[in-house]
Amino acid sequence: MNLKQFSKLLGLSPTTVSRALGGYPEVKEETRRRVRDAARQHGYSPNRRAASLATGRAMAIGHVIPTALNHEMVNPIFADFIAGAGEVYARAGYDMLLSVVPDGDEERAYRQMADAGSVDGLIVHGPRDDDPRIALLRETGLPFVVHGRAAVEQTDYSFIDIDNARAFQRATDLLLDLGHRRIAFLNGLEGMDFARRRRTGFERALTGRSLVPLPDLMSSTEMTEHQGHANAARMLARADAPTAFLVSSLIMAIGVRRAIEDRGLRMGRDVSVVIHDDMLSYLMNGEDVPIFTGTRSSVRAAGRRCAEVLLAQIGAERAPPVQDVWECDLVLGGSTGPAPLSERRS
Amino acid sequence: MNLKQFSKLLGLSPTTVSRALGGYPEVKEETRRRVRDAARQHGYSPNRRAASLATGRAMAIGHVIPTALNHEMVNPIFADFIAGAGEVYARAGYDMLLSVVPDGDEERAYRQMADAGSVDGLIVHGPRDDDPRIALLRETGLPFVVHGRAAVEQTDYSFIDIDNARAFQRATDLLLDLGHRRIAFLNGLEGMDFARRRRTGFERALTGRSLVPLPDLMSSTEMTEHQGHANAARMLARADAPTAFLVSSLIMAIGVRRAIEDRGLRMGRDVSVVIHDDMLSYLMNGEDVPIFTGTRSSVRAAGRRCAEVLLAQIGAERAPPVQDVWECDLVLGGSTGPAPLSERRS
DNA sequence: TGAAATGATCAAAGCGGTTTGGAAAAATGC
DNA sequence: GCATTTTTCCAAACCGCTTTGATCATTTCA
Repeated sequence: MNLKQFSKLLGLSPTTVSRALGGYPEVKEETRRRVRDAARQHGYSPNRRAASLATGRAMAIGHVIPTALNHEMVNPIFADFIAGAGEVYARAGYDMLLSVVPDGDEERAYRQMADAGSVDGLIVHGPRDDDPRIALLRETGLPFVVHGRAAVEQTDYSFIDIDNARAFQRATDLLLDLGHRRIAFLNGLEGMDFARRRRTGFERALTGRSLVPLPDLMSSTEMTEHQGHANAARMLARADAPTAFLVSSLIMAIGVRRAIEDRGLRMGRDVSVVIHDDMLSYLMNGEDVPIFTGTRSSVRAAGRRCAEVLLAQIGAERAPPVQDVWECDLVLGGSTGPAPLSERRS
Repeated sequence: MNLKQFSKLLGLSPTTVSRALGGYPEVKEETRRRVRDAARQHGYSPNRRAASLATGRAMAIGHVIPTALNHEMVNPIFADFIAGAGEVYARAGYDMLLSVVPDGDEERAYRQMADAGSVDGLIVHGPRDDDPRIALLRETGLPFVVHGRAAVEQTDYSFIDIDNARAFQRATDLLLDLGHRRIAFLNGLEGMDFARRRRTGFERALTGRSLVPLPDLMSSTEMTEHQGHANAARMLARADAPTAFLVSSLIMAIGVRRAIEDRGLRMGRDVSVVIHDDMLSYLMNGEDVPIFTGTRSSVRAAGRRCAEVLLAQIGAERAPPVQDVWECDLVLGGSTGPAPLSERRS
């Protein structure tokens, strides 16, 4: 059923019907009601593509999901991020266009979405240090919002990020306050901007107390359960095993916990663990008392906010960029305790 | 840059340019090359919406992601499923349209995508018993493929599913063979078709050995770590605690393991656990020897297959429905062992 | 009562492509 | 060399909607 047929059915012109449904004031209320009812009854809905073509607005937002560097991994935070953003799009009548691409092809995917005019704006996921996508998008003129941020030229684009450096500095300080000195740090892949900032925070806390970061107790990998287990196991097997772990994700920390228990140790008593928690819906960090002590920030809320900012940006061209840097809560759970007494002197 | 401008630039007609890029044989190879090069150089790409409108094909597939029943949960398997499907779409030049909707509004979302003509086909996620969406989609005439299946009238639609009943029967048989008699079953939400089938398999194995399922040792919840922990903890606290758990998801089993270890017991020795593993990329079940014994089937592969079947269905109208039921591997890991001797008699 | 203002509806021109039915140019056959 | 076929290109008609500018009907005001 198209507009022409539908309007003939009603004995009205296409113009009037279109305006009635569009909510324009030029049409009598009674007529509008009649049109609305008929539309519902006959299942008429304006063809999206035709409407887009006519208005020049795609009414869609693009997300490019990279499948991570080597392995074919999809970052598990996407599900929640997208759920958050999706809520906002749905309310505003926007579609969400997803493009899943191998990790190198992202630029091509962005450019193609832009050139083909299939979206009105884009969300950039997982920015790297000095990410080339930002320059590219700026060039296309399409509004975009970055989840996270890139290191360079933060002046002229919108982003929503957490204060990774500060969060990890505070987390490290907590462990130091508890007397831990040999603190291992299991981070995400270097090259990702967030991982670099987190390392900065970790190192800043250590040097703040005249300690030096030990390369042997730092790793930088994909944040899987497996990597958490493998790296923690390796470190715990050392003569100078760490007494605490700072871990970049909850999933990774589950592997760390497994490694701890494999050695017959108990998390929170023998070995402390502090994490960053993205508050994923299917991996709640305990109910009352959190399982893991950690910094936390809802990635779903970030998705919502990114979407809101982007839609605002699309609505009001030439709006100044929005740059949110969210503070994380640091919440105490059951995974931390004082360093064993024998360690305190060091 | 639009077609008219671009073709003027080349001194050709829009027709010829469109055909050159579309790969039609009516245009000289040399001309085609010239057009292609110029397109790349000037960043010309046919407007997607206009092309769709003209051809009548949206070149997009719709996915409706429900945020689960009560809590605002997004099923974590979506990330991997979508990654699989996305690969196939990308290769075929299709877009993926995502709609995230609260759990009741799914029907409306499907109908709207269909009426507005924004997609050429749909994937149905998480079918329930007797799912109304299937009748609805059949009515719209839009091709669709179900991931999983609904209980009724399986004759005339395409689906990709695993043999849940058989997988869970085999898993239960394994535990029975190991001497376990008090086997707890932590399932997904009843109402979901897969959960019903899994329960059927579980019960069939028990009754096959003249045992009766104990309602106190069965739960049916969202498959989160938290639910796994809470239910396992409750059951383990009973006088007649189970010696084994059959668990519907790896994430849930992580909670079960935590509950086991909270009681000072050891998984695989004191308590056995068998899971179903969707082989999510960020939650690999160990590397060499799996952590958890379990049935398994790649949800990413299912995503790929669903997409392939759907595209084929779109290409060849009136093709017979494809109905794949995949057998799961049952892989031994470290989470299972013989029932404690004291239990064997029962 | 007639002119002006207001309200309700409509015809037609896009939006940016694809595709049909030719026409012009080049190649082929006799 | 001319008729015929093949190749290469093009003009114009759509696809289904929105929106501008105009028309017709009704109301208001002097």
